[in-house]
Amino acid sequence: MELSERKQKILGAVVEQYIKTGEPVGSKALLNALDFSVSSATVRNEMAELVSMGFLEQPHTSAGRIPTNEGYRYYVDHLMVNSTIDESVRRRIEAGIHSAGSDPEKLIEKAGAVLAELTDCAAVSTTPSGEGASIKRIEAVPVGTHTAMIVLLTSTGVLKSKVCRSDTDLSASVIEKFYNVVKTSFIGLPLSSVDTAMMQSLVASLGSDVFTLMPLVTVISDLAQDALRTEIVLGGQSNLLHYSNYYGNSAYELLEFLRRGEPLSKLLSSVSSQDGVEVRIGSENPYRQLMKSSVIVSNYNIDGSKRGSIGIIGPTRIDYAKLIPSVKFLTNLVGEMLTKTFNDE
Amino acid sequence: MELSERKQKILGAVVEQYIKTGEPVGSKALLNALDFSVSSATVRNEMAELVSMGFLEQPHTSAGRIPTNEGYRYYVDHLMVNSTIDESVRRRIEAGIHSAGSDPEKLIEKAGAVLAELTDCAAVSTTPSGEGASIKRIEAVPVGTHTAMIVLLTSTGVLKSKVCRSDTDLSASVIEKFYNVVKTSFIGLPLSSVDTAMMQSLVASLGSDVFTLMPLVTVISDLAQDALRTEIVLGGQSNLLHYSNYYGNSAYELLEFLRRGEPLSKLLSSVSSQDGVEVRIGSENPYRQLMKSSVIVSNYNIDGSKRGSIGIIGPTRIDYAKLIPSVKFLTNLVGEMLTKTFNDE
DNA sequence: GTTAGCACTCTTTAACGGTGAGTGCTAACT
DNA sequence: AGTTAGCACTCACCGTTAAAGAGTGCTAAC
Repeated sequence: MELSERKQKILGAVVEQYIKTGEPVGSKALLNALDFSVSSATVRNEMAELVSMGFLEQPHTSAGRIPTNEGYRYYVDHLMVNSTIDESVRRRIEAGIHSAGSDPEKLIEKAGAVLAELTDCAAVSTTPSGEGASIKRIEAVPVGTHTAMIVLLTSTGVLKSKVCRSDTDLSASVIEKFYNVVKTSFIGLPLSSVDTAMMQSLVASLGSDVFTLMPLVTVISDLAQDALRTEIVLGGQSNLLHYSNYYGNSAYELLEFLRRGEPLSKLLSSVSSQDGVEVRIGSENPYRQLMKSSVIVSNYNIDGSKRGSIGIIGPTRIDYAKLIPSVKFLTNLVGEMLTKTFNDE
Repeated sequence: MELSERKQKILGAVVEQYIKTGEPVGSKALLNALDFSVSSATVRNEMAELVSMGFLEQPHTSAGRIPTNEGYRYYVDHLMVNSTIDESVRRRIEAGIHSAGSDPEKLIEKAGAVLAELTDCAAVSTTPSGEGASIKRIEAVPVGTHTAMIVLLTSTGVLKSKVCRSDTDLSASVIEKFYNVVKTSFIGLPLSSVDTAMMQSLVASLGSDVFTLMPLVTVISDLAQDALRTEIVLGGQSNLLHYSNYYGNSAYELLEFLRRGEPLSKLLSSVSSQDGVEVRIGSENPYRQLMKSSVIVSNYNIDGSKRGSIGIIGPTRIDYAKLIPSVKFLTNLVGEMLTKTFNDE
């Protein structure tokens, strides 16, 4: 859809004005914001056309215009100029990220918290996917005579642990056998190959030790699955209450939707693996609960390949021009940090 | 303050009615709920006295009555009969708790989630305090040439870990020295004695190894502090939005208050160490944000001594008679589960 | 001490009219 | 053909008013 230059300027001004004030914007109010001078009648004519093209709408006959989802979309794709990231914002992000320490999951959580606070939106992130990671180390830490804690460390620096209970005494000789099995069958193995087929062939090879070792080995499989799974981390949900006059009483539904997490997970994983930031506006999101919300999300890469995403969720009248660069900056930084941890041997 | 039997019945009926409907209750509506028959005028007279005594109040002159905080207090202390816990409720709690596995922190989180869902309130819990726990085991898991993951296991089954970075090579001999120090100075030590004084005297005794071992040993101290600290776990905050016509737009403030956590921590730790359930109604809580909320909280014991608390937060017109037994039942069950994990060696 | 009766208070709801912002349209202008 | 001034029109918003209804406090009789 082609738009004349003047229509573009008008659409852009309406979007920006509406983002700023939250009020429908009328033809007169626009005149100030425009850098060329025409009469309000001209603007009205143009706006009427923008309405019939589907970029603007009127809440009711005699009100100003507000952007439709398509209006925002056009704005984001063609009109918006990304504002450069504020020095103070940059510092806050950096300070927040660096204070998180080196645990990848903690880092992601912290990143979300910073982003939420900064943008006054809810933040969603996924922990680094274990895809492509392999098992680096497994330890069995005896806790009692019948219990041991199995600790699994992946090549990506993620640590998972679980207590395991056995019917037989976990004597030193059992532990030794366990370590043998671990050394020959697990160390160095990609997480994704610890599947049922692999486990079954392992059982076959264990011989008579199967009964004593099985509980321990099963836990390894659990942990591998666990490390493979990416988790959804939420932050700043209550920020959305700031827009409660926008969300009305559907705020609860939205928060519940976020809390449930599974649909969100799909949403995030469908983000294209491209480098840029992805913006989903209102009904572009395939979930009823997000109809009035926009999602700004970006992937973070570790060693150059996509490993997870971080994004924010807010009302559709979010400040795209300001927030997109923030999300971008943050994900880049997180990627750098994680890459550093990875390669830091 | 003494109340005639009739006043008690009337107060009780008002509280229960108001809890059920959320509407101010008038004299006529009460007649049905009372098991003796008098006229509405008599009830009115009694209610007027209850107002002047401070147990009831009127939102405005010609409305029904609603209980004051003191009214709820009298109800909880003298009038309420705890309803027996529902069979289906019991099953849901048990199912939820048992599905949590044996990690104490996970268990607490799950318990909170179940309670929140069941009561339609927000849940707050504290993880088991490390007070009185000692260091059971410490492992150093090399991750790279300059990094190792230190894992600390307490006598209470809590596992904490942290990655530690050293300037010098973490060769096998360094690790061996580390284990020696651990064995002689840390294993069996109560968490609370790993303080700065202890660390200083340790540094003195390390001699020339101090530079290689110090980073590792410092992490142990961090982990001990970490294990000692109790954490606040929240759940079901968004449930509070169900009462948004009750909370109005102070809902955000309330949620933020919960999210911050520190004040909550004080609140919970001030729960008497007695066995029962503690109820704090409205302004009995020393925080402005909780003025319109009630807290029902109970401690859980491990091996007979108080280790943490679990509770719920909701509007003051919460169903005390039904929820108090639920909280009680849940905390007892959690205590049992944790005690079992503890003693299960 | 209890109750019937009644006037009174105060909220809620709907209806009403005025105001103002903003529009769409038409006719004149460049 | 595009632009603009002018104007009638629409509709949310606001304050007022009126009626309805719920519930009360009080008084006087039981």
